[in-house]
Amino acid sequence: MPELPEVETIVRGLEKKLGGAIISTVRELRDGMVEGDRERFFAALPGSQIREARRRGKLVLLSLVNPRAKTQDETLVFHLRMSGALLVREKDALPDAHTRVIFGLEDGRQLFFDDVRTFGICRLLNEKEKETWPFWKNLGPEPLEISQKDFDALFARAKRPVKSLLLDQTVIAGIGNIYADESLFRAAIHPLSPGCALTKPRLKKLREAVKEVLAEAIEQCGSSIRNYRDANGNAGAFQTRFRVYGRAGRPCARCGATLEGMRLNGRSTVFCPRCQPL
DNA sequence: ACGAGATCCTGTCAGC
DNA sequence: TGCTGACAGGATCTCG
Repeated sequence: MPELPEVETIVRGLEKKLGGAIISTVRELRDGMVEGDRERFFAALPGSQIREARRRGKLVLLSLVNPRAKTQDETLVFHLRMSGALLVREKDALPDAHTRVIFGLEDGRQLFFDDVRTFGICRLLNEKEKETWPFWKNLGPEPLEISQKDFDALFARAKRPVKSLLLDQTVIAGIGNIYADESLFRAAIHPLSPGCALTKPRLKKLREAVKEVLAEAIEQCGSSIRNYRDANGNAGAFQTRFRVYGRAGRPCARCGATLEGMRLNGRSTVFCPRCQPL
């Protein structure tokens, strides 16, 4: 499930491989993957050149220019959700059962948008839609860039559990279930602690833990559980560093107490009852 | 208004 | 062996 570090890894791969490439064809193999103005999507993409690959939260952004059309510049956006993958394939590569959208490139290569569970979406985004697409408009700040002061303000008046806040993309962008649990463990904060109950020193610890976990995971090219792969089809390595995620019932690496599992907002949540007291 | 729960989807795995 | 149900969970929708 691509979260910020996985998306960052994918984007770095795409930037290397796709910078300057021109899209010639688009084929949606399964309905519902293309969101927003579908008509514009299929009309505007052929002939568009990919200028750069970027990331915002968990979104993959490919900035496009179309020298032939007189339309404004667009951004091709992907949200990979649970099981999406973006794979650069050679000319004669064939789609498999989970390939949902195929972007043919002028040089013959293909960009496959694969997604087993089909929760992922892609869409075009122009300046106007940046004001009207709620997910984009309401997306919170980047955790690797936010100042401590702004970070503190996200939690100061919020009564909700700190983990709910970390997972809320309108509060802070890019953190998912894995890195929320791992960050809270490193900061020694109970997932149910209300945001407003966190003191300044604990918020400082939390921001540092979030940044540290994300940076380490990016260094390891993300975590591969189930089917995550980057643009080259490679797996990440951070899953070997998990201290709590997926480890309920096993001993805490720090203190030896049995890690506890619970459900929060329908998500599996693992924490150490001794290291992360409420 | 806020928050909890259901929903979308498919593959995997445990248990009978 | 083969079936069934639980589970994985990001974002959105519905309901209390």
